Amino acid sequence: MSLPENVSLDFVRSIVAADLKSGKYQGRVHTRFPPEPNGYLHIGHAKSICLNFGIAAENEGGLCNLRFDDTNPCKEEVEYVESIKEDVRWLGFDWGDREYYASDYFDQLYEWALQMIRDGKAYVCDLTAEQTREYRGTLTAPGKNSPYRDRSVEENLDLFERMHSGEFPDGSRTLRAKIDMAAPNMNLRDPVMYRILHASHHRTGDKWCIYPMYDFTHGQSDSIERITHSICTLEFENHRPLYDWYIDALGIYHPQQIEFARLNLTYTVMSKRRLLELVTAGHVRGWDDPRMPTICGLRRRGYSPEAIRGFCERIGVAKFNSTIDIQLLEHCLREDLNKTSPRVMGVLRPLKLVIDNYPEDLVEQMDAVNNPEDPKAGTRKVPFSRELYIEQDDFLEDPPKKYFRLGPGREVRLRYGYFVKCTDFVKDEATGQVTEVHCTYDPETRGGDNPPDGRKVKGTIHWLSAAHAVKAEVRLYDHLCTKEDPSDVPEGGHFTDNLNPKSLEVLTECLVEPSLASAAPGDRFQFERQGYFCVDPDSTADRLVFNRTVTLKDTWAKIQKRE
RNA sequence: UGGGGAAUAGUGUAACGGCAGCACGACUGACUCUGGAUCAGUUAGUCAAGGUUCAAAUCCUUGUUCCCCAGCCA
Repeated sequence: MSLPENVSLDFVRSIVAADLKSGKYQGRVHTRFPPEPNGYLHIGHAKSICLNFGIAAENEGGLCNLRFDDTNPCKEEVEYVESIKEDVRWLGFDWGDREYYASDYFDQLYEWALQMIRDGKAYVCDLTAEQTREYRGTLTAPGKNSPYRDRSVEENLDLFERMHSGEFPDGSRTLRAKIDMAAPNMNLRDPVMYRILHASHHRTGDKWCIYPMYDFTHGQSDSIERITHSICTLEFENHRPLYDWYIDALGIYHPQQIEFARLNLTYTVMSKRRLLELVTAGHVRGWDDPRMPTICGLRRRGYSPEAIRGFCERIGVAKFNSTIDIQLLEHCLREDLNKTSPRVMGVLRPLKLVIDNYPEDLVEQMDAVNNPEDPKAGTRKVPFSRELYIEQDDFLEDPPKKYFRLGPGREVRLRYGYFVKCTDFVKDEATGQVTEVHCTYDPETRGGDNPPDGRKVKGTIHWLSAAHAVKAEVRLYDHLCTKEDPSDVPEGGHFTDNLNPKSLEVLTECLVEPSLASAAPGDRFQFERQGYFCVDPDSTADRLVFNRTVTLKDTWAKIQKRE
């Protein structure tokens, strides 16, 4: 894969291209995607994955590692490691045999800590967490030196070794870098390098009771892996001087860190903290709830990897802290699904339609096109008979002028069926609900063709043969939140106040074509005129469950909204 | 009030001293056996004020607004 010459590159790719040209890394391009295994991946991570793996793939010989930044045993679990691997793979990326863990480097990191102590660049500090905070100063006031800052190398070596051997309780001591307590960059005010944590690690077990901080791990991990471009999000910009300091202090290979803005989307939340809260508080049914912006949620919802990748390409990469309109994501989704999804008919809210002049026991097999965007997809047969179901929305007792569907005396085309003209309808006087529509058909319009008399109809509606349709449950989803920015709450409010109570609607009396009886979880379809649907893993042998991935663009709904 | 970043149509994103372009959205219209898709068109922008220059989104000065940093989280 390579990039065309004259297209404009985002600022990260421009830097990579410039480095390639200047020979800064001898023509190497080596990136990495470095998740912490403490949660599920979401679409924001997809942006980073596409960037890192994308840049590697676009450059001859380019590589991208998958590295788990697992320096905090209290929060990390194998379950997350597995889900992350599955999601990255599903998105279409391959890290070959380069699956690394920061925990693989714990021995090396320990050696480096020792080296820094010997060089007088690190010391063991006995301050409590609270004292450490007090000594750090504030954004505007410098901090004070720790009283333990000037311990001898021997004492530091001894204490650190004893921290390592488990002699001290959690939180009693830390190893700190000796930098500058008056530094305007808070990260440089003698940052903690190691803390005592008597906790089992998901990979190293009980081997360690001291764990390196992320800041003392990340830059060196990149260095060990000979990463050329260490791409991360904006909040780590302030940490770059510290990574540089460690790498210079250690005199090791120096990757180049480049920061870009993380992804924000309207009508949803993206932080791990909030997503976790949605799951634990039961606002959604799990990490893979189709309303979640997690990769597994989007997958279950029916998103394709292609759609997500296309989206990530379009949003670009920059340093401006932006929020992307979720409609762009939906556009990319429809763009892909339109090309790839087989068409099928499904009736969400059934209304019986009886064709009074159609033979009682006749069943015709009508030809239907599987995908007008893809001639190779072929055709299928759909059974047609006297009693059908149509969509409740497709009949109006007293239709307005611009309504093209069925109403008393009106004629429409039944897709791939016949022209039918409404002659009568039955209404439940108690509820006011129309329960049955009667019509006659024109035998000269078989297959839905225009009749020889040149008569035309404005509307075409979908239908299902009552005797042949298969029952299904359909779950309709809407935006997770009611506000573009869910954190926009009055004083004392919480983002959950903006959760959309109608984000899920379950319809249990839906009907689909008999051809769908054998559909398997994950299969995607377009229900004509309605949207894209995907078979949910909750489906069983006798009960199909569909998720509505996204609706089709709906001009009529727009007209109605305007009134 | 310290330090680090960032500001271009409604939303994103290009233009790297030389015609402010593209995408999404919105709005028209054409076409259509999906009110889908497709096609054509319209809409709308350089944070502000000065300065340099034949020429400034771009360079300089001053200001404004927004984001990040005071975890023994990442």
